[in-house]
Amino acid sequence: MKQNEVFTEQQRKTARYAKAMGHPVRIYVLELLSKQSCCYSGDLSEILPIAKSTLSQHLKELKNAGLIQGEIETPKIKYCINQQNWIEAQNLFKIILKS
Amino acid sequence: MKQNEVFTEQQRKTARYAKAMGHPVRIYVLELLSKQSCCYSGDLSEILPIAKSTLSQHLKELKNAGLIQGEIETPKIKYCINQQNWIEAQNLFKIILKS
DNA sequence: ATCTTTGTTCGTAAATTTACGAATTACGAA
DNA sequence: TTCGTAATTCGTAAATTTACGAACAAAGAT
Repeated sequence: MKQNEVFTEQQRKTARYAKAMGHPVRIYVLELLSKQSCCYSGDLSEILPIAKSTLSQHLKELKNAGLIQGEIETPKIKYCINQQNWIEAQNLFKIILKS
Repeated sequence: MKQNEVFTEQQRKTARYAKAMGHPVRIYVLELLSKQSCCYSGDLSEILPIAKSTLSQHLKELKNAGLIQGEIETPKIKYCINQQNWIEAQNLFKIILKS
């Protein structure tokens, strides 16, 4: 599929963000992080009924999509929203969902 | 995973809509349908470089997620946005993306 | 130097997604 | 009835996602 010739960069980005948001665990994390500034993986691990490794995978996905970022704060890792991309996602979704 | 006890209905719905939007083809369709009122599968088939059957699958997913609906207009099928759910998706995304 | 805490990576299995072409359905037209 | 059009469903293959526990890595504490 020759995506490049058919889909705009905007459409591909929107799909990418949407995909990253396409799981309850990841929505939960994003919602939490958008309310409070930051959190630790351990905090989430206590709340969410999934294995630590699974949570790590979800966080990795959010990181890869650019929606969150992790900062080492030994011995923990502090996760925050990636503000720049979060705003981009906001705008992209506004465009799609406007009408 | 005991989802029911941890995730709100809102979070699960948001994830469901996001997942449905998590592919460029489906974003393309949604964008088109939110601009113009409706379209036919055939129209999309001419534009998008994917097999008809694949397109059908994507449309089915959007239908299952409740974001679009199909209306028979023999011999074609007219697809439109499902306004009610589209608005719900708008609101859910606003909530998530607000901060 | 060893232990403990925190989180990631590895290995793996099951389920889902994406994609295609072929076969099928539905239905009006010839 | 047979043909043509429009779109879906079927069968299948390859890739990705989700999930788990075990093993591993990093770094401060004992």
